Amino acid sequence: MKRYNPQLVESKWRKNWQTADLYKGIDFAKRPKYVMLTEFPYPSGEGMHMGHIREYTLGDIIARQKRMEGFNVLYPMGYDAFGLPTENYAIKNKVSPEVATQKNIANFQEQLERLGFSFDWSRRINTSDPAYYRWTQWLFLRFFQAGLAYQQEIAVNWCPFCKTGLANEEVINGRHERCDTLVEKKLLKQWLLRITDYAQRLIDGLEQVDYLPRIADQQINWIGKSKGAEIKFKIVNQPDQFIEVFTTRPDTIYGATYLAIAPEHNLINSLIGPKQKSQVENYIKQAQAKSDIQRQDNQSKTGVFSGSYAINPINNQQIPIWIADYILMNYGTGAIMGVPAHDQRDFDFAKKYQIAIQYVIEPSFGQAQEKQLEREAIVAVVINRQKQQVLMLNWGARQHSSGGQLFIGGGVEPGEDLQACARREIAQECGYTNLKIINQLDYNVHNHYYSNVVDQNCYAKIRGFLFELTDDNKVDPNLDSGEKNKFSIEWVNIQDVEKLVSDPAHKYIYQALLSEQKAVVGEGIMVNSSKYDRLNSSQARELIVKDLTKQGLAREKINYRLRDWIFSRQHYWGEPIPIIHCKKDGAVAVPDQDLPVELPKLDHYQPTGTGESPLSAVTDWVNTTCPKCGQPAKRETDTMPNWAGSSWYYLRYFDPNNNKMFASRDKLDYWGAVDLYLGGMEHVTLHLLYSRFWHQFLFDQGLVPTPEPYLARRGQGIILAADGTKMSKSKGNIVNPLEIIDSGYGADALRLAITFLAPYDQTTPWSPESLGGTFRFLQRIWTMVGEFNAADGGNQESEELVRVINKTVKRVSKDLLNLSFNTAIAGLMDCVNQLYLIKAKDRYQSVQWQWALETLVKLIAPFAPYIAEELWEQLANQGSVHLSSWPTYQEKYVAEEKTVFVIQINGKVRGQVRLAIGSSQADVEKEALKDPKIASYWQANKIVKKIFVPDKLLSLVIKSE
RNA sequence: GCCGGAAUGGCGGAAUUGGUAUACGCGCACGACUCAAAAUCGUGUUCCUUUUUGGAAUGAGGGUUCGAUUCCCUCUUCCGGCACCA
Repeated sequence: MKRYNPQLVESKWRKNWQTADLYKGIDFAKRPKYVMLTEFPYPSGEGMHMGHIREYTLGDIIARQKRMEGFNVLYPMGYDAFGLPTENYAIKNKVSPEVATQKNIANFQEQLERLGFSFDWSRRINTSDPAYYRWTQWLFLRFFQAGLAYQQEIAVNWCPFCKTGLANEEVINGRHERCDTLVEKKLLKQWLLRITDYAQRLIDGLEQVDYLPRIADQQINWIGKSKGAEIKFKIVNQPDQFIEVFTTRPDTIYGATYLAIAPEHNLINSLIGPKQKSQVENYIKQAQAKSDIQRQDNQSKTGVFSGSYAINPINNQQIPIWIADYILMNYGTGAIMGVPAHDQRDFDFAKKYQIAIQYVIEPSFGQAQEKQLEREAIVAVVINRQKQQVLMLNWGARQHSSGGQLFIGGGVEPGEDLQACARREIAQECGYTNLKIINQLDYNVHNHYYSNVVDQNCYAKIRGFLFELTDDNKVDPNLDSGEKNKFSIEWVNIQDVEKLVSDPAHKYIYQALLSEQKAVVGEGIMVNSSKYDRLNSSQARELIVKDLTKQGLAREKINYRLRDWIFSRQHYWGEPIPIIHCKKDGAVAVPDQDLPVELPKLDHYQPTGTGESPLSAVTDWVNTTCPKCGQPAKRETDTMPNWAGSSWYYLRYFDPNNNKMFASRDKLDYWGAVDLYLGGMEHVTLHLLYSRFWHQFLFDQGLVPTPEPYLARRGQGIILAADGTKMSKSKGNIVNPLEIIDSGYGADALRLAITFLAPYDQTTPWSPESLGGTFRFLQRIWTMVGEFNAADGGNQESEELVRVINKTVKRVSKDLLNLSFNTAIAGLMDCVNQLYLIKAKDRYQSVQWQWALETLVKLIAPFAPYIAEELWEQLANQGSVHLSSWPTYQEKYVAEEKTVFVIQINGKVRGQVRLAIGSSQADVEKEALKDPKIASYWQANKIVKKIFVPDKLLSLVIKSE
């Protein structure tokens, strides 16, 4: 018997699979379809990394198993070849991007083939191929003709390193996600796609598909829907002018003490007062020079008074209009009503510029009762700075809303000053008199509770005070009879206070007093709001919008954080945008029959950095004639972003060589939507969102048959380096998959190791040692099949063998259905371990061995395709194991006859008995009593309760005295 | 700050609707084979105590239950995403 040598096995079958057409002779028409999609790679010079291998291995396992189950599986692969890294590489190495791409693709191709992925290479696509991008351009023109592609001069995110504009999604923490360069703002005329028109659809569509919840959540989050209202504020002395603000909290409108607008706001010039002119113009200049990151430095909000006033429509109050760069022009209306009392940002701004703070909502706790004692009250927190302790009253065990640990509290006497009241209560309850006021709240906290002292339901409007104890001097406490002996005074360490305080209102007051005074941002009770007083803020919110809408001063509005997709790039290596600019006819679509607009061959494709693409220098390409009027005209010189070709690539796989349409309707109808899409989490708000948008639009145009492109989407986790950090070139901890294969482990062991490591969707460190484990596992199977061939075989019957195999078939099938790949492999390992035990006993003399080993080989085929094919041949089978059918199991061989009943005493396992499935409680009890230990519990104690779970356990509750 | 996810042996990780926690693999220890090593095969391996027995343990604390890794509440830490979004 030869040793398992992956090199020999894998090269042999790689050759055979290339020459043999594996799928010839299959009647696909009779099979149900299954589209297994993994993200196609960007063919960088680096070649494949572990993440690619994980993704494509998982897809391959599913594709192969589904094929064996009788599906017509489409498992395609291609190259997403346009993009900046190739262009940068080409410039650096003085080759054309086209040549660089060809070279990189050849490298990738070889690597993919080494790993034994069952891609249908006849459908290979390349997004930079004119035969492909012809259709990317064609699809773009559909957007253009539907009015969803438009040009606008906007301040775009500009990457000074890549010298191109970027989409919002490509900016991470103010940096370009590809090169990590700080992004600047630049005013450019850009093409945009109206993805915002699909914001709601993109949210709603998620309900029809099966995405990993965190993928759907991330998309919803990114789209960022918020409900609110737009409210008009008139401008003083300009009767026809008004500023519209967007707010999600119209209920706080009585607290609006100023209005703020973005420096880019279009009404700004009409607002500047003569005195403020130079100051305001200076500020605007400064603000525009700032990058986004500088503006987001919220340590210091800045602004300037415009010189004008607005009128609050709810109460006709005049409020100042400020210009502030914390207001973003591209969200809402670029203007807000400033409510410092109830918005932390406005609060910070108002503090800095001494703008009035008006509380109109007060926090409220507990439920109002029918008969409740209503009163004004104080809560006093007394702190001992030296000892870091806080004074608390312990009212005994907390029951319902009474008792527990509280601060000092008490009712306000008629006409009494609030702070005086707090001092009086402290003296009365604890005796302390030497106190320094440190902080006090400017609003009430409403509390509904039950009072021990007066023995009834109370509703208190509480004002909070924070005192510092200056010395320990005390007077005698002076308690009334209701309070005497009901509480004890305790000094509590400051770090324990929040844990101990039992009443939510007291806790709120404590936190508000100790933190820097903050805005009240939650819901609460309306105050200082005229007729809306005493209402719930959420109710008032709706009423106020309704009332203002009636007067034509407001309307309900839903805003999305999502911005339109900036679709222009100022680079060479991308799809030319197929538009011709004509002086007379404006932007005109290149006629469909003239597509593709091919990229001209260039000698220099360096980005210009001027905001124009290098194509603009190719005058004989740029100069053309208008398709409408025939007059001289110029071509659009911007190219499409990297994400264009991948927005529809899955559709091209259905019909890759069609030169009449992007895909024929027949093929689209047959394949429909992708059944399972596996990809990286990093593309959830980029590629995944973009392609869903394209697909939804194509569906609306009647060009595709399904409303959503992907029926299910999962994301695989990242493989970290063995030290738990991200693999990166700079750290030098990258694991090269090809080196692993060549070091003697082979592709099969690598595929198994990466799959067995952890659940597929979990980020997990790579462990080189696990490779030894999976290699040994394959070797054990190899040995077993080899020895079996050497043996003569026999005619014993082994039910054990039949059972082990049947159970494994069931387990592996079920795990694969749940994408639980790692446990499926554990099941296969378990199976091999058990076969070794059986083998040791019967020395291959059982008649079922041939069948058992064949079945095992089928089960490992999706995971380790090379060795499976080799062993399939060694077991004297015709054809490919990958065309054999997935094994099935019989329930009668999976079901056990006997099972273990666990005997529990008071919830603890004290014994177990092995009895037939379906045994009665009486049988189990009888058997259990044979165990002297159990019997001793039985006799010596009184049995309170017996719980019997069929086929599982008998649990006894006994009284132990 | 907001939205997700996670926490189990020395390590990666298992555990149906709540029902024997630690499957499978790695590592480690011991043994067999060998002149020896590698490879392979076998045995053991949560911790504490112990002769058996027994006790404790799934990030921390509480709750529901005969019984909780699993359900509920509070908290801690880590990871991912978003973030001046009004």
